[in-house]
Amino acid sequence: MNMTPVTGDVRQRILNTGQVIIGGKGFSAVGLNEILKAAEVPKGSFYHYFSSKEAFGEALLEDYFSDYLAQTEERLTQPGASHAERLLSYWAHWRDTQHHCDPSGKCLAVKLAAEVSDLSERMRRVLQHGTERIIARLAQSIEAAAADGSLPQSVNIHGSALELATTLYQLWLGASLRAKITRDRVPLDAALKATYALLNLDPNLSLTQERTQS
Amino acid sequence: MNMTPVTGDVRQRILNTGQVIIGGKGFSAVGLNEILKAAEVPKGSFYHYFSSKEAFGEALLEDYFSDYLAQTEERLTQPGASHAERLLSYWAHWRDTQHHCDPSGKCLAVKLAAEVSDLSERMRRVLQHGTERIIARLAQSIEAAAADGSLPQSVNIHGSALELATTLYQLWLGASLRAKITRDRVPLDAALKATYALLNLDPNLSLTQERTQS
DNA sequence: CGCCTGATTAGACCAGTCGTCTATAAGGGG
DNA sequence: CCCCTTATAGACGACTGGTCTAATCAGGCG
Repeated sequence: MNMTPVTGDVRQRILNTGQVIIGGKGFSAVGLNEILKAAEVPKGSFYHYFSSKEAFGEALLEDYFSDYLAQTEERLTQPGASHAERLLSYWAHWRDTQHHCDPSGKCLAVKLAAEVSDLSERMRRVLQHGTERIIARLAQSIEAAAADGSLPQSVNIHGSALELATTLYQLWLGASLRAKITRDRVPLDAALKATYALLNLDPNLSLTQERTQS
Repeated sequence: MNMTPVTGDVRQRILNTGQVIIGGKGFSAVGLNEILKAAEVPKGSFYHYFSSKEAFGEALLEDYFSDYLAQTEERLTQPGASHAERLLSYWAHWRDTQHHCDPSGKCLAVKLAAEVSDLSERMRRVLQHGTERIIARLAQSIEAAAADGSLPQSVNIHGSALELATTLYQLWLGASLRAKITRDRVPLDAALKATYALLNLDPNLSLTQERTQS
């Protein structure tokens, strides 16, 4: 009766391998054949699950953001830490996952935004919605951090939490983009430092190194 | 005897039309045919001027950064303004040129960085060198602005001018990337505001609107 | 004028693109 | 047992991709 688990098996495998390959080479540069061969899925099946390459791209982005948001939610609610600490843990994790070249850890938003937003209106909208939700989630934590006192009150002078979250997210987007160019972590370290500055935090507040809760 | 102007005529035309088209659609998504037809250059000629599409991409980026740096140099040395004003004029100009969809005003660094840096090591290096030069030029102006007193002295607390320039450039890179997603100027306005904050400047210091020198 | 040399172009080439289409296989329900 | 929907399988079409060889052209010199 519930048919999605059955179809979802193959469909999800296409999405997963597609995410790795497209996350590495981009959208236009990758052909369906390459993905399908890697996923060991015949071509005929592809068009059973997706009506076109563009529709597949949409599903890919939706799937990606869905996972990413769940993962972020978990990180921003980990127990035994203040909201500010959780936020810093989020960005420290971003830095640690983006600087080395883990193929499956690539951020699709960074990789595909520029290429895809001029190519497909539908994919652009998925990107827009996804990034908006991430920023909104960050803003929520920023507000909570201001409320629980783990952020200096002077932060709110700069504007609303949503604005601050927007700025910080874009800062990290740009840092990740430049890290792709330089292939080192310098851009991300600069972003982390700027994050401390924009949040009016003491730069030596530790947590620059990611750590599990003790 | 000087043959480059003759060959350069066709070569440059390929580069110019290529910049517009690739700046709009990306690198992999555009075929040589499209560029050459638009430039009214026969296909066979292409490989007389460029040894491959990748080599063309390199030349394209070099040409772009060369123009961009010259334009930036001019803006950062315009007479009758303090160094801080010139810097703010630079970013205000960035905002004004990126938010609307002028096809030839597209920033190739934003458009191509993610796509190309994993695709071609040679193109990646051109991007790296180009962005490094821009950042270095910005750092030079930041230092000058600190020296002539048009920036608050408190700015230097955050670190060296090069670090600050790196952060600001990446901030704008990310803002432009997100502006491609949202198709409005909100991300760029946020970046301008954050720029004021990172430079410890009064947000109401005018110059948020671009203006010609009076 | 005739020839030669190098710059320029025309178009063939094949691998690869997305997407379509027919044919087969699997899995229940009646 | 048949039927019907869902899913798999991959050949095929029309087309475009980047690349390269072979022909053309321009023009200076003998």
